[in-house]
Amino acid sequence: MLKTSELAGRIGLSAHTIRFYEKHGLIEASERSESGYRLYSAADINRAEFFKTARNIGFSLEDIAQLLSIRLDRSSHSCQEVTDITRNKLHEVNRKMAELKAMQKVLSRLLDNCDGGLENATHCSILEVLDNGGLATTGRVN
Amino acid sequence: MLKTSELAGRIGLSAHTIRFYEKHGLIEASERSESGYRLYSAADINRAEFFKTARNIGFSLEDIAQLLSIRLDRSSHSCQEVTDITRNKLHEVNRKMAELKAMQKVLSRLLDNCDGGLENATHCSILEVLDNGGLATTGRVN
DNA sequence: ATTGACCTTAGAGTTGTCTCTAAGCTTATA
DNA sequence: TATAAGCTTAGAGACAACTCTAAGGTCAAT
Repeated sequence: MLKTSELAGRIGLSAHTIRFYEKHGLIEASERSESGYRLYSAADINRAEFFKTARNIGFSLEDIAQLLSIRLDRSSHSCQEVTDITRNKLHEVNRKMAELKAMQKVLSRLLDNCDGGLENATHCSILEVLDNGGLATTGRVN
Repeated sequence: MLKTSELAGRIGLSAHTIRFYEKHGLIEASERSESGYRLYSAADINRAEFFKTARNIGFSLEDIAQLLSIRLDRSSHSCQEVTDITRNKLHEVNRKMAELKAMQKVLSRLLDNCDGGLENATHCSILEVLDNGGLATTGRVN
């Protein structure tokens, strides 16, 4: 049986954060000491580690809540439910990647066209682009 | 001279949002009508459009605030200040991209190894990976 | 017995970017 | 003139995922 900050140390979170996750149903202490301290059993620790792994991968707390409830009773959930959550997450990641790639492209283009010297910004090409509504050369930004 | 929602329509934001940006110093109405309505001059509109372009590229409101203040008095700022902001943004984007790429990799790997069928999740390989602390095959997640 | 580290709770604050509400004034149209 | 649409303000609420605070109880060591 671990206490809160022992569990915290073990899985690399602060005690505060553990309690925060508990409030959201993600981590649980199945027992309390007489004085009310949380006590984490081996099963609780496994659950917390499952949580941690999922969080490291990048699942949202809501996703993890679902995964945890499936894990709690695997036989009454389908494998598909798990892949759906995973696939949705992947789509979200892909969407964000596309956004970031577009930003990356524009930003590097802006930097390419600008010397960035110490002279004053009267003729700064980046400001000019921004003033003119975006990059004109190879298609507009947005 | 445009009124708030005219400007809003012109640059594709709601009137609410225009006022929100004003509160943060990003968009300005240099005049008011007798009854207190905001009136946007050509210069205000240019500023708002500059703002919009920068926002579309992905700059944060704080970045844009800096860019706007440089734009306001180009001659007392260096071109380098502008490239610094841009370069920092690019680095941030690159960092996020790397994170997302890692997530993408893990998520697709999880999906590859799981059939996602309608049978129950007792032997779901994704849950197993999560229970075992991550993908073991080609190096751990995180 | 005292110190200091740890535990408890409810709840507020943070960050960034909006989004909306309430309560009231103005303007344009029918 | 009545009505609707649009404007004003200050301030609250939303979202995710923490992060911290206050005010106090507990435990181990000295």
